[in-house]
Amino acid sequence: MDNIAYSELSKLFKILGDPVRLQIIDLISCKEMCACEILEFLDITQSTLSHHMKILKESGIVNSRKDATWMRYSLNEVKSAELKSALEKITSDTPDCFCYAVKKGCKK
Amino acid sequence: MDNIAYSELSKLFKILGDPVRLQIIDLISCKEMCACEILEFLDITQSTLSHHMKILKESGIVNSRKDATWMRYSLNEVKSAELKSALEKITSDTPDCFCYAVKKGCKK
DNA sequence: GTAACATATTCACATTTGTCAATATTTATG
DNA sequence: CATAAATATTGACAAATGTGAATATGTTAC
Repeated sequence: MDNIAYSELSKLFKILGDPVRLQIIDLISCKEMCACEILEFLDITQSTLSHHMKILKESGIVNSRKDATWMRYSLNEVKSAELKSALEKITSDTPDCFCYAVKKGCKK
Repeated sequence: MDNIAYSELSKLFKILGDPVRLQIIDLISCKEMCACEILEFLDITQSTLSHHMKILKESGIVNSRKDATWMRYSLNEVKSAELKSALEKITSDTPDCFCYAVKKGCKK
């Protein structure tokens, strides 16, 4: 496997590597929420939330749409499925290959 | 949900948030490998690899055993399964709850 | 015991990250 | 237009992170 795939995937995991962002994903996986609504569940300032939402949005894991003064956020189900699929591939020894490395006895 | 769970889980994702560690996991998911064997696939120094292996080991995602001069590494299947399960819970709106937050219309 | 090999540790450093205060921008409402 | 509300941006900073060079430790083979 070329390292580009690892690099791309690691960026997504890095984004999940923060407790605040993890909670945000957990929250919006249930229903679309606006920033001020999300903020009520968190112990951070508005600017910090805005910063996290930008990161989540840019990674593609979160959808956003503007609705008057509100920004409505929801989980991107496609990206989320891709992520889970990639994690499955990387942690299992299956012919459904993620790793290109030629290793003796490896079914990948 | 108390924030301890998010914190714990985010630490695991942070560990996957590095392309080198991701490739290491990919490699050892096929078979147990020693450090020098892993090193052949990577473009990093031995001390950097040792540093990454320590992180992976301490997180619990990787098993290690000493065999003479070699350290043999393999994927911890239990921890790996736990991680995938947690990701599934956090990204889906199911009664199999990860999030304690009370949200109207949320099945969690 | 000495040489060779595998791995770990220490040190240093540049880069990235998460946070908040302050301020700006955008939009609806009176 | 003036005010209020929701969100975004800028600037600053401490903390964490990934890396390699140099060195140390542990183990096998001769």
